[in-house]
Amino acid sequence: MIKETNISMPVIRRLPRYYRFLYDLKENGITRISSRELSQRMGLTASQIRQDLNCFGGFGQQGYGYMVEQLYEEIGRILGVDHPTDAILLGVGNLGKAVAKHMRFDTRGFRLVGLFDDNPALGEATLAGLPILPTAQLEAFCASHKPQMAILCIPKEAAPALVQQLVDCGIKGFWNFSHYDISFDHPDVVVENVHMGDSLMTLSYRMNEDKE
Amino acid sequence: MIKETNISMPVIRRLPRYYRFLYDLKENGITRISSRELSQRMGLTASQIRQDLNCFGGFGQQGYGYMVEQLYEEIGRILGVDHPTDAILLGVGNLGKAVAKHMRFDTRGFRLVGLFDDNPALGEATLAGLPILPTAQLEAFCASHKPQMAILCIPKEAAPALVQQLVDCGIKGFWNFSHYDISFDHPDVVVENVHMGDSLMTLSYRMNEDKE
DNA sequence: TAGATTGTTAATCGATTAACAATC
DNA sequence: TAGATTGTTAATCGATTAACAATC
Repeated sequence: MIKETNISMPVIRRLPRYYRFLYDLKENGITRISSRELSQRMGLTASQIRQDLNCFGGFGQQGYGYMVEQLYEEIGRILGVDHPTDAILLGVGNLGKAVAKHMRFDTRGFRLVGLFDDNPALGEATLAGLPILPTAQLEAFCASHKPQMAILCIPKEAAPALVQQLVDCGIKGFWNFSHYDISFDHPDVVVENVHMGDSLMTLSYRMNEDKE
Repeated sequence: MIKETNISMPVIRRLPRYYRFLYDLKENGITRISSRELSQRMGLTASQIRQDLNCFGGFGQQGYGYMVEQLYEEIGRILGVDHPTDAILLGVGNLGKAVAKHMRFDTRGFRLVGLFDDNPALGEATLAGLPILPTAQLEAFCASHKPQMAILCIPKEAAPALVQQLVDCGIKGFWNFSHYDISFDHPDVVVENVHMGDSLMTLSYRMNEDKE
């Protein structure tokens, strides 16, 4: 519905945070908010908030501010929450299990429709209401269910070959927790590399910054 | 050992990625590399790599390039890998379990020394070689072991109070997986908010970008 | 030495902040 | 209407890229 396609990554990365803060405001019964008030709560400048929102449209009202509920809905729409994409998860180890069980996909624009692992922990045949299938069935599953997104909770070594296979099966987006950097040049394949280890190391750096 | 304290976040966030790529080069028996060659592998510009590295010192050699092993060691030192910080983990659910078991803390500047959870899954008294303690013992544990970093794998609601308690116990850094934004103004408390949900939503945005 | 590639300064680009006219 | 706050343009700031002299 919105045609803007030149939105910069810094703006995109701030959207989910706006979404969270607006949800909290809504939950606390706050119905309207100014960019100034929101900026104080979020630790941003009011200017930045207005700039960010105006990338997508004029959601506010001069002299008044923004309607919390309406802005929340708008950002949800911008993020595609109302437009869920089917996703499969590969690698049902501890991390895969945590993601499958606790990530609220439905509130974030996705629907988890399949789980794959060749060696699931003994006695675990299903998870989050879904059967855990062997990767031998991956191709057939993709052919019939046509999921568009794949979550990789697999070891680094398995990643490159699997990514190629998944792209061939029609996967258009990767949420990648494997220690491997997906850098796929295909124009309509989107990758979000998570790299928890990198995050941990930046914390290490910053905790040691002054000392040395 | 390096006194630089005005390194910008973009640079800091690239360091672990350099570290990973250098590790792989090392593993593949490559002993020297030019900024140009590395830039092609990483999808950066050679200029940026040289700028980044020169924030910390002249690790290269004109006309020759960089010694892989030496540069790897240097970046490890910069990131504090050789200078481990004791860490405790709170919340041993699926995510906490995944982090405790699979995050290689020793290679990333930390040492996991304590686990806390008031309701661990039945029959699980230890994990990663550590006992799971009730939070009632948190204060005593911190007093005797003096951990400096805390990993939060707890529900959003529990976070604010726990953060305050932990800061009072001497915690100087947080690796926060809870759905709550820690924004602590204390000058010597460092926070790394992970927010996997935000990451997922940016993927949703980008997968829907062209369609709408 | 000649060739290559760094370290570093200067130029460009993009993102954030400030300012203010439009308007509710 | 007057006061407030947006939408938007202009100014500033910071990060990336380009260029090149230094030097191995």
